[in-house]
Amino acid sequence: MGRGKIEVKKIQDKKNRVVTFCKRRSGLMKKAQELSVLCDAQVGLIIFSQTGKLSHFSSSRDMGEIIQTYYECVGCCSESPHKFQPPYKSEEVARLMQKIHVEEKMVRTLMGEELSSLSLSDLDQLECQVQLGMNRIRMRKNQLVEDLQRRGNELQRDNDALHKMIFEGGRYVERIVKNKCGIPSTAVATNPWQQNFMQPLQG
Amino acid sequence: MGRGKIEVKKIQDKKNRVVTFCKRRSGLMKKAQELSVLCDAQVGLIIFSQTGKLSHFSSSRDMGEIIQTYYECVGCCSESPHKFQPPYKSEEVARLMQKIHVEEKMVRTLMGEELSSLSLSDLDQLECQVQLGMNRIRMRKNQLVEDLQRRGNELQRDNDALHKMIFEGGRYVERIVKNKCGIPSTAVATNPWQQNFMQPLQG
DNA sequence: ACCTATTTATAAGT
DNA sequence: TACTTATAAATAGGT
Repeated sequence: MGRGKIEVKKIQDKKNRVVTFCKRRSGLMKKAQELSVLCDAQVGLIIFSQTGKLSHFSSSRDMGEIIQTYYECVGCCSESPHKFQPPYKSEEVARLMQKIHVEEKMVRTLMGEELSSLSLSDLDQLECQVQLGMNRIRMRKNQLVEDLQRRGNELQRDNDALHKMIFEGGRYVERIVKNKCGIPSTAVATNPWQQNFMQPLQG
Repeated sequence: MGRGKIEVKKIQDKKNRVVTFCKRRSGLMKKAQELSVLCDAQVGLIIFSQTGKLSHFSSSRDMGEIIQTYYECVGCCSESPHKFQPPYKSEEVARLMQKIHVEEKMVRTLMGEELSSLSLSDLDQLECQVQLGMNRIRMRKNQLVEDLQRRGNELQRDNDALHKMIFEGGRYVERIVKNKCGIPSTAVATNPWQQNFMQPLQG
């Protein structure tokens, strides 16, 4: 519904995603409220934005009531209606383990350790993906190397300046010692120790 | 949205109310799902019909996760007069989720999506690993391509043999027809149809 | 369940 | 962020 049709998949452009989230969230809330009023239904709606911001709607005075009823319905508490267990705990564990297997397989696939089930076009796609990752890694490396070089140059400049200062400071002391007559009147102005140092580098 | 506009208030006609409930419920579920996908949001939706029938949708595998997060956000005791405790994740679940996070991070690292915490030597090592994976992927691709070529060659040979057999079979029939004297005594021995075919290829 | 005129939601643009 | 508008989507009433 809009100027164009869109596919139902994650919106890549972040700004657009946020705008769409705001619009659709309010649309969803409105429809939830309408459903509860029109049809006298109990509706609970919880929404977390990608940044974790909570929005919620509940038709009854309090969401807890709906959640409580929900848990009563989905099971597990026929024995003790007032003491809820985490629902489907073993199923949840099974699901998590399943997800772990999927992720582990993904890692093995990316490392080229488990390719036997892939078709030629799967492999092409995988190669592209890995190549993309490789490019990113190399870009990051180059960036770090450049940073190191820049830092090295800065340190070198600093060092040179320090050496020069030490040298000139030595000559200044020599002059004082040689004159054996205390600090000459011009010394304060020409004291190289009073030159501004480059500040020490951070990090 | 419909043939006529309706007020947002309880629909009095029961049949109409039920029909509208069904339609709008499915619309609401669809939009909840779309929001979660399009905007990468966590959405939990609980609906009870007037007769108490439950329908629910959650973007994560488990509504409990969303409810838990909800309670973490709103504070469970302030809103729930019945001292409802949200389901606590067991240590095992927490451990599994931790492992999932580790695996997911590994995948992102291999894809070059999360490199900021890596040192130069980490990156070197990662690059080697990815290069190794890439080599394996390319070897596997080459292998598949070679297999395809070999199979193509075999099929071609087979085809040639079959063409030849069909041609010779035709000439054999021609001879029989031309002689108009039944099957010559030598025909049995020279019947090309009795030659051994190459067996059909597997797969 | 299906149909479709109409309302509503909203994508893209400002 | 709010407004506009063309268009897609939802759906009210009917079959």
